[in-house]
Amino acid sequence: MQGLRIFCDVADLRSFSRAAELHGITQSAVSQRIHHLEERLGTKLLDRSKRPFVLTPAGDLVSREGRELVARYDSLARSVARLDPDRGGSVRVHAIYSAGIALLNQLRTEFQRRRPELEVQIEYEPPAAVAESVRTGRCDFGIVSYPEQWPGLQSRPLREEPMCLACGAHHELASEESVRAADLDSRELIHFTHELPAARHIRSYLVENGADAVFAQRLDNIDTFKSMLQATEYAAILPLRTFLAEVRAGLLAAVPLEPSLERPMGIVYARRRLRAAARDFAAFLVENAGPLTADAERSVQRGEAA
Amino acid sequence: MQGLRIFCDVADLRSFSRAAELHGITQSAVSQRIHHLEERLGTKLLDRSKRPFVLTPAGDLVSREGRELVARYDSLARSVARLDPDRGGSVRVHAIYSAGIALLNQLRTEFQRRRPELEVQIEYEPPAAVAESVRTGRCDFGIVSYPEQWPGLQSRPLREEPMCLACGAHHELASEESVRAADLDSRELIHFTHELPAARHIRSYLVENGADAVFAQRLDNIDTFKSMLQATEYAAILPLRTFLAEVRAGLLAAVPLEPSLERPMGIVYARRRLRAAARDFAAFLVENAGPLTADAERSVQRGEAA
DNA sequence: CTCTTAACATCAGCTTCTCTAATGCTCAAC
DNA sequence: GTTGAGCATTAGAGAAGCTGATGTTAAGAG
Repeated sequence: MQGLRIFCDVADLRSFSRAAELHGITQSAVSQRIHHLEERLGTKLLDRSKRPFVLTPAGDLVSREGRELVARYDSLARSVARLDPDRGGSVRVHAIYSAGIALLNQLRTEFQRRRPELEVQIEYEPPAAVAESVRTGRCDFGIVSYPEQWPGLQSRPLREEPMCLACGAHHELASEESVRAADLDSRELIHFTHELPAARHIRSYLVENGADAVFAQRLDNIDTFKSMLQATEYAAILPLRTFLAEVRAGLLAAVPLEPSLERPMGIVYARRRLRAAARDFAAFLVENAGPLTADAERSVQRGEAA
Repeated sequence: MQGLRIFCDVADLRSFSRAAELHGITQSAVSQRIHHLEERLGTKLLDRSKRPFVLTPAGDLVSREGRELVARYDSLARSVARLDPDRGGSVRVHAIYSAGIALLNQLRTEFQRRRPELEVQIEYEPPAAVAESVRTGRCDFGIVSYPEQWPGLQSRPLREEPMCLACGAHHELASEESVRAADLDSRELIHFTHELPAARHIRSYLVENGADAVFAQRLDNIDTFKSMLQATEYAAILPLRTFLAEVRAGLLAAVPLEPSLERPMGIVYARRRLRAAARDFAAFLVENAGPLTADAERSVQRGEAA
């Protein structure tokens, strides 16, 4: 079945390597699987004497029928998962708002490509609510920043999310190569509300680097941050990924901080054992979330991102 | 996919062990596969707290939908095999007539259970024609008796087919416990036509054991043998399995020979390499045809057969 | 209630399959 | 002819699956 799935993707993408990447395996593995499928069916499915390869009649048939088979299998599996949502075929994750843009949107899609039979539900909440949901079992695990701070919960690091100064495109710092923390002294910033962990950490960062910034506003929603930054001369310290789209669209500017500041993202879960699907999704996240170091992130900013 | 197939059979048969037997694997393997499927789907498919187990709602869904999925997969595979019958997804076997009843009918069914995606075609011919078909490549391999006798062909033994004296139910030997070869001296027998290998071997057996039997008729078709045995007082030496049904129906009698006589059955194939499907079917036959020794065969005769 | 039995679960060891990493091969474009 | 992108091939490591032996349990007999 997995062989069929991979073959269909190869046929769609007209490429072994791209299908391999899609499934998170090597080109070699894909080549071998196709070969194996051909062996089992007793017929060549691809004509490799052309570049790029073309489907043989058999390959065409298998690709068309196979796609439907795979779809039905996945739909069956998801039906089963929905039949009994408390068991293990579905994953419920609660995450802080900013994890959606920064992490989960793409990773979820990628994971569903590989395990389409699983039902993945993601819900966004403020950090404290995420922790509470994890504690009470309303979800399998949570995704938060500064994961180690929640007493009574286990945690695993996911990656370091780089923080940048965010400001309107015409802000006076907008075109700087970078900005030193000390330069933010007495500058008006928008800040996170007190109850958000990020507030405390950014605050410490500024204080340690000798800046006594003025917090003109306290907000708890990143989208509100972004609107306000566009409309005012305030700046803010935000995870780069959460406003990368606005930077590309020319609405906001991102200025690297000196010294650099990262926000650790992580998974938090209760002591009880994770169910199979949840364990797999968590493992996938840990595997594929990073390791975006500051260096790698710079290339993201320049638009070389995946 | 194979996991789904096995689960459906388990659900059908309401038994792990019987499903295991059907697939030629152990009960342990089936148990593990079901467990694995449940793990992947995240839900128990069977409620084992009842004996015999009952399907959970999820199990019921999977069993119904799964059966259809598996059927469609197999049908796809066979379509592919038919698209390109010269490649490797189908097997063509030519066999002597008597192999059908004695061997192939049940083994073919059993093999198709395990490899439903393969197209298996069996054709019956006289021995010389089988050898010729193998030589010219009209089939993948042949099934004959006395396999080593065909020059230019490779052979592998399948099993020893026990021969018995066959006679009408009211024949004067019909109720004997056994009959010594010497007792057949000057008795009227129906015999195989000269060109059939069996003719020569039975002839040698009789001569070596001091019997100079009279061959009242020479026939080349076992069904004609059987009709004639029912209608006359002739006897014949035939493979037990070929007339076991008539014995059970009380139409014919089977009398063990003393000393016992076996007819070796085997596979013959040309020197060229077998295609994948053909290789698999041949291996399956070799694996599952025997080893019916004379002892085991006696229990067949008593009706303890599988 | 205890014993027995049939049937599934579990475990350890082994085999087979599948993946990766490194390298080779080949079509097609220049 | 040369080059390069993309698939094939190989060996070796790791995972998955199978077997055979043994453990466990529901159902029924006594």
